[in-house]
Amino acid sequence: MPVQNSEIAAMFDQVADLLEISGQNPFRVRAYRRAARTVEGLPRSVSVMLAEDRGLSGLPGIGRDLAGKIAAIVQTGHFDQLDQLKVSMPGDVTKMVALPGLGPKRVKILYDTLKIRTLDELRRAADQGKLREVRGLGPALEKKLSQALDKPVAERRFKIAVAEQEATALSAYLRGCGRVAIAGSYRRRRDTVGDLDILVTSTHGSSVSGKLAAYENVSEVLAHGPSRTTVVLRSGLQVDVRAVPAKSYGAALLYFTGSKAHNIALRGLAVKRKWKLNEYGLVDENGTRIAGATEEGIYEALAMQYIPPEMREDRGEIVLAQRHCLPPLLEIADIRGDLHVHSDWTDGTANIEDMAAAARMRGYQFMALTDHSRRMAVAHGLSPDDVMRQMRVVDALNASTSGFTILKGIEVDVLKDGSLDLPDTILARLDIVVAAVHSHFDLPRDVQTERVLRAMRHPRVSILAHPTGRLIGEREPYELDMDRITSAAAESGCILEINAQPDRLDLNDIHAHMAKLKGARLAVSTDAHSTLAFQYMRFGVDQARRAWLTAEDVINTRPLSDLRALLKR
DNA sequence: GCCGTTTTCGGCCCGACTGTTTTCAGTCG
Repeated sequence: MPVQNSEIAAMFDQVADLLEISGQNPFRVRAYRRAARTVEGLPRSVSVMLAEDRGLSGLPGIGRDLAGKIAAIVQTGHFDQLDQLKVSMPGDVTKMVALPGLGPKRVKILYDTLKIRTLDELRRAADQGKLREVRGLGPALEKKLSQALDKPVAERRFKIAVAEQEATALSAYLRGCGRVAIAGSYRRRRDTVGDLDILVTSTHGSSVSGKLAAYENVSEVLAHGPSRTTVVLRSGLQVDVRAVPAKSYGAALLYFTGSKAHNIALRGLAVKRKWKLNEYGLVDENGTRIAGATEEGIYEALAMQYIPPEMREDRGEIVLAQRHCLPPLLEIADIRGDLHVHSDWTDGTANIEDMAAAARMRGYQFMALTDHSRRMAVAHGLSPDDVMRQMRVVDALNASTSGFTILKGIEVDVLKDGSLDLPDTILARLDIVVAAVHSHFDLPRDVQTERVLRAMRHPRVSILAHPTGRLIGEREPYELDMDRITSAAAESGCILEINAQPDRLDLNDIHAHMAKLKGARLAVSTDAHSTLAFQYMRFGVDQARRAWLTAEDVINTRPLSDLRALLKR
């Protein structure tokens, strides 16, 4: 099986950790980390890029040496340098650096002085009170490590919709202190967030810190300074709040929004002009202030377009902004209808009329009714007869309304062999066929890929729903060769869905970007099972924006007449 | 290890907080 980008990134991260612990040049360490982020965020699989003989060394942070190493990994499946480092430094050292309060320097000290190389040995040393005796460490760190070892919380990320609830409540609570903005990966609209980064404009930061510490949902205060406070909420979500003066608002928002890689690249641009960019502003070599009150002012001073937060990942957006050719990203107002909607005919909670009314309330012109097919027995899937009956009901509803159309559709199950759960004669009578995998998630990669490709090539299939089947934090995506899937979408005209349910967000940003680059078209759909669920559309639009999609790339921005032409193949 | 209308060598983002110090290193974001 070809090596995945994420595996290469993980190898590079491990090498970076090990080099750092062994005291290597920190810039060399950073080069590995940067390359890891680049590979991870690539819209195409490295194996395929190499097979197509496309050089890797043009990619940001990947020069001749690392390009060669990546090629070797793809060819052999393993990374010699990493293997050697592991031999010279056995044990769990890379797990140890992940513990709070432990970094490469302290791990090295522990390794050298106490011969600690595993988490078990670390625990024993902590229990015996040996850590506090090490020079540079102390009882506070020993206690902190003991606690961290007691609850080895796997790094927990929160779905964007969950984080949004906390963020909304907390920003309302802090509003009295000054202007409040939620920054970080939340503002970049990542599908999950690790913590909340909140910015408050205030002349006296200590009152903001005090107010945050007094918030009823705070379970623990991790750090408490005059300008920056870190707490953990009862939900486990960590929150950083930073108080800044109004004249630094833009610089702080930029800094706190990230991503880190984007910030580093921007600071590099400032340094080239002998300027300095930090969270307080952009200043020239004499210390004269150039910009800082707004993000727009900073980008302008650096001679580039304003970059929307969703694009700030250092994946090529900076060069585009310098050339003033950023794509006009999709906006929620561009959406004219929803192409994946359920009713109480299967597992939805509302009847067809109410779903249609809710869609209309949002200003939509159309909605595709796509209940499940019979194979989904748990959802009371529709038989061919049921589909015929439902079509007559929809025809009657459409006849009695104007200015809004319910498209007759189905979410048809893709069976194990890639065939569909309803006869072609039925599918042919529908306006739209959405195909989806709901079973046999554990097929081998090539078998699963062939299965899905077969469904996509079926001439009646308009859209492939939630293409990878992931449930964030609950179920991994099934094994699928996304290079082939996205290529097939472009070739066949089968449209790929960005499912906007916050626990799916499937396709994800990287795969959606991959699809765009190949010329495939996408649909952003809510998969609504209730009238309220139409609200999820914005989460799907967020991911579409992270994938650099424009209204042109997304079919449900089209007027109904244009759309119909795209649904028939 | 990468990278270049400053450079193919010599730079490489920047500041806050903590716990340990007795002026600062390490960690973190």
